[in-house]
Amino acid sequence: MGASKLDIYSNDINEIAIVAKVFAHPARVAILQYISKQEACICNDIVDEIGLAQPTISQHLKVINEAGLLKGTFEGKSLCYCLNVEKFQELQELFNAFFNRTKLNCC
Amino acid sequence: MGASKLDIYSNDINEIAIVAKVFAHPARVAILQYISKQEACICNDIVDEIGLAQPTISQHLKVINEAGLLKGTFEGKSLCYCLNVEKFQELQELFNAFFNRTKLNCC
DNA sequence: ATTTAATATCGTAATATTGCAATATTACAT
DNA sequence: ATGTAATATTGCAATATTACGATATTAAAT
Repeated sequence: MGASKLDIYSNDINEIAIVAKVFAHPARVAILQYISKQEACICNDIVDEIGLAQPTISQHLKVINEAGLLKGTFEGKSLCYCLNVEKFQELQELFNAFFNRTKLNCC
Repeated sequence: MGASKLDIYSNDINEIAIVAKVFAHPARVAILQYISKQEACICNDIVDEIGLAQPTISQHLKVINEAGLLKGTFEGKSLCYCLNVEKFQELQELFNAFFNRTKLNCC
C-alpha cells in the first residue's frame, strides 16, 4: 500500500490532481514565477535565485516541463526555458472549471 | 534531506503550494466534488462512493478540513460535512491571482 | 446501561517526494 | 581536439504521503 489508487477515479478528477501536484511544491511555484519575469532565462540564474542545488532545480524543471509548461529554445550555450503561456492559461481554465462546477450547493 | 525547505520561499509562494497540495490527490478532489453535490453529507456515503477504506477517507477529510474547506454540523447521529463555499471561493481567487500575475512575459 | 452505527485515531507497511553529491552529457569557445 | 560552462542523470538518504486493519470514541436509540 501507499500508492494512490488512480484507477478508481474519473479522468477529470485525476487530471486536476496531476496538475495540482505541479504547483504543490514551493520550489516549482517559485520557478514558474521567476521564469515568467524573464525574457529569456538560464537555469543557473534560477539556482542562484531559488537557493536549491542545481540537480534539485533541474529535477523540478523536469516536472514543470512534463506538465507542458515550458517552451525551450537554445540560445548561446545555455538552454532558455520560457513559460508556455498557452498551456498555463489552459491549466488555469481547468482549475476554474473545477472550482466553478464544485461551488454550487451547500448546507 | 527529503523535506521541503519551506523557509527559503516567500509566504505567497508557500501558500500557493500548501493550497495546491489539497487538490493534489484525486481522492480529495473526488470528495470535494461529491460533497458539493449533496445537501447534507455523511462520511459513510463517501466511503461507499469513493472506494477507499473508512480511515483513509477520514484522513483525507482531515486534510480538506484543515484547509478550511469544510463546514461541519452534527445532524442525527452522523456528522454532516459541507463545503465552505466562501473559503473555496477564496482559494480559487488565490490561484487566479497567481496565474494572472505569472502569465505576463514570455520569449 | 447496553447496543449500535458513524467517525476518528493509532500503528504500521508500501510508495512517493525531496534534496544533494558525484558524475555524465551537451554545446560552445578556443 | 580540448577546455569550459551549463544542464541532466544517477544513486542514495531523509522525510512525507497514502492506505488500511485494529481499535477507540462518540452520540443516538433501545
